[in-house]
Order: sequence, then structure tokens, then C-alpha cells
Amino acid sequence: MESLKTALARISALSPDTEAAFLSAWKSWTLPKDHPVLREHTVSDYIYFIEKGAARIFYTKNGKTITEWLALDQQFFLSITSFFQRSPSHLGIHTLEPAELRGIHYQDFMSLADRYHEVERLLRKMITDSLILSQVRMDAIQFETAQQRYDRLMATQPEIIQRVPLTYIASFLGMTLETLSRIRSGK
Amino acid sequence: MESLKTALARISALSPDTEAAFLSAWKSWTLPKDHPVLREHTVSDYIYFIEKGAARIFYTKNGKTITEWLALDQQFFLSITSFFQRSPSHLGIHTLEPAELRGIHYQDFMSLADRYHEVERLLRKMITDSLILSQVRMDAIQFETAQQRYDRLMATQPEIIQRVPLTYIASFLGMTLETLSRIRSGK
DNA sequence: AGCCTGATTTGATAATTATCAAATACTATT
DNA sequence: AATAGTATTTGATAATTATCAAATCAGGCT
Repeated sequence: MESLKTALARISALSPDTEAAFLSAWKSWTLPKDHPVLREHTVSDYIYFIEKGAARIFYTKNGKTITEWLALDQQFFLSITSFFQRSPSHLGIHTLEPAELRGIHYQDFMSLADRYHEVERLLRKMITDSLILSQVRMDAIQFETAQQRYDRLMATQPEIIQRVPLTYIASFLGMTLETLSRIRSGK
Repeated sequence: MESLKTALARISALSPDTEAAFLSAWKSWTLPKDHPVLREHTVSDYIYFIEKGAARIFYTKNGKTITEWLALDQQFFLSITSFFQRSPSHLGIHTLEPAELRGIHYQDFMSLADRYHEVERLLRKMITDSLILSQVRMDAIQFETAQQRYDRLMATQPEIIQRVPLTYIASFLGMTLETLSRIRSGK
């Protein structure tokens, strides 16, 4: 419980009673390794926070499974388009390690955002952070070579390489498994 | 004035007095063709709305000028990272056609968002829309061929081809001018 | 220890797109 | 209408990365 609270406090301060109301809306799950969190083509109702463990957000394109995001301890994740547009997501999510998850339902988040200006502000800041991340990532994908994208990952999240199978990392970085392997072997 | 109001109403409803307060914070500019809106490496203080005309958001990478976004009539645009992080932007912005611009300053937007819950909600929805767009675009860049990206642009914003020089469109689509030219000629 | 299964590496080749270099077309202005 | 300057097209070649195929490696299980 402590770490979700800390993570939220880092984004935006809440007054004690608002914080209590908001935190109590979050549910908890303990999931084993390789367990589904969200089935593909369903509406994603939750924003998740992974207290501990690893999860993979993926989808299928032309018969291939693409890893769209990898979430490790202390990160928020969700299917953006599905959660906000309330439409079935092409995304699936499953755990890669045993995981402690927290999640807040769309309806609960929205009614709290309606009731508390501070929660609305928190939501706005969460989305802003996510948008900034998305911009940086887009730039990387569009204008960096495969080598540069790998180097960037090593610089920012080296632990990901230890904990996640290379196949997933490859597609997360927008390259094939073979290309990633060659980059890692130093050509 | 009417169209900014309409565009905002489409995003989120405001009560009459909140709307009046909010709209009055927007400034107006009339700019000629090929006129700078934001100089590179400065802090971007405004969210812009282009009533009429065309603008180009760009930056320089390895000595090349990359078009990051093209905004035509009735669109909002801004340097996301600079505006929200209050840091100098690598982005520059200039007009491609004579343009009627509206803009709201960071400080004004934020203090209105602080004062009015409804403005905070509007801001949240604007950012959400932008995030969804960003996700869709990222997916296109990462997993579609040059041909598919061109086809998508033709399907969604065909008028852009008529109004914007191909060099800019090419880099907006993440390909070289030559590649775009060959795609257009049907190989 | 040996085996099985999945993960990763390596090799050969193909596809896509970029780069460099002209040639041609277009536009605005005289 | 001629010209200058820019925009676009075309051609030849190179670079990057994907694809397909096979070999090797690693960890869990009997």
C-alpha cells in the first residue's frame, strides 16, 4: 500500500481526506507468473500499478505478437485507447513474473475526479507524464537506429534486460529478435 | 472566436461563466505566410489553436530539419514537452500559410485550471485526446510501411497534400522526400 | 547425468528505404 | 515570355533491418 501512495504523491499532492477516499478505491491482486491481466479485444476497465513484478502489454498484428510496453515494479500501465475511449482494446496484458497489482476502475476514477478537483488534477498530471513519455518514445522509434534504441534502454532501464525474455524486448524496441541478438553480441 | 469556442465545447462542456473566464484568457495573432511562431531552443509558453491557415512544427536532428507535426485549420498544437515541463524546446514552429492563431499562456491556463474544476477537466480531456493520437501515430510509425503511412494520411487528411510542400510531408511521415515521391508516382 | 523444450545465436539472403547525384517541372517576378 | 530559384522526380547504389533456416545453449524435470 505504501508504494502506490508514494508514487501518487510524487505526481501530485492530495489533501489527507481526498487521499484517503482515492486510495480506498484501489483494489489489489496477487497474480502468479504468466497470468492474464487483460484479455485481448475486451474493454480495459482499469489503470494498473505494479507494486512488484513485471507485466507485458502486447497485441497481435498480422499474426505476430507485438510487445507494446513492459512494466516493472512501481510503474503505472493501462490500455490508453481502451480505458479512455471505453472501446474494446486490441491489447492484452499478462504477467511475466509473480506480481502484486493495484488497480482502479474507470468509473471509480472518473466519479472521484468529478467529486474532487484534486483527483482531477492528479489524473491530468498522470496523463501528461504519459504523453511526454509517448512523445520521447515516438521520436526514438522514428529517428534512431536499432542500436541507438537498445543503448537507450540499457541506459535508462538496464534491469529490464535481466528480467524479460529477449523476444519481448526486441519487439518492444521495434526490431526482430535476431537483430537484437546481433546488436547485443556487438555485431 | 466562434470556432475556438466550438472546438472547446466539443471536448468538454463549460458553464457559461467559466467559459467566459476561460475564453477571455486566449490571445489572438494574425501572421503572414512563413512566419515564426516559436523559435527553436526557447521555452514554449502557449497552447495554440489555428483558426485558419497551416503551421509546421519541426526540429533539427543531425543537421536535418524534421517535421514533427503539421497543423491545419481548427487544430490545437503545442510543444508538449516544453509546455508541460517548462524546459527549452528543441521544437520550432512557423506558419506555412497566412494564419489566424489563438493561444493561451501556460500560467493563465494553469491558474484557471486551479480556480475552475471544469477547466482542469477540459485540460485533462485535451491531453487525453492528444495521448490517444500519439499512441495511434506511434503504432503507425513502428509497424507500417512507408506506403501504408502515406495511404493513411490520404485517407484521413487528403487536403494536407494539396496545401503542404512534399518535403515537409515526407519527414512528417518519417520517410525521405525521394521515397515519398516514388510512392506517389505508384512506384 | 541425460533429455526435452524453449530461448538465443548465427548464417545466408531478400526487402525496404536512405543516400547521392542529376534532370526536370513549377512558380513568381521581371 | 524569359529567368531564377525552388520543388519534385528519376536513377543508381548503399545501408539497415527483416526473413528464413539451422545450430547451439540453458534450465527444469525425471
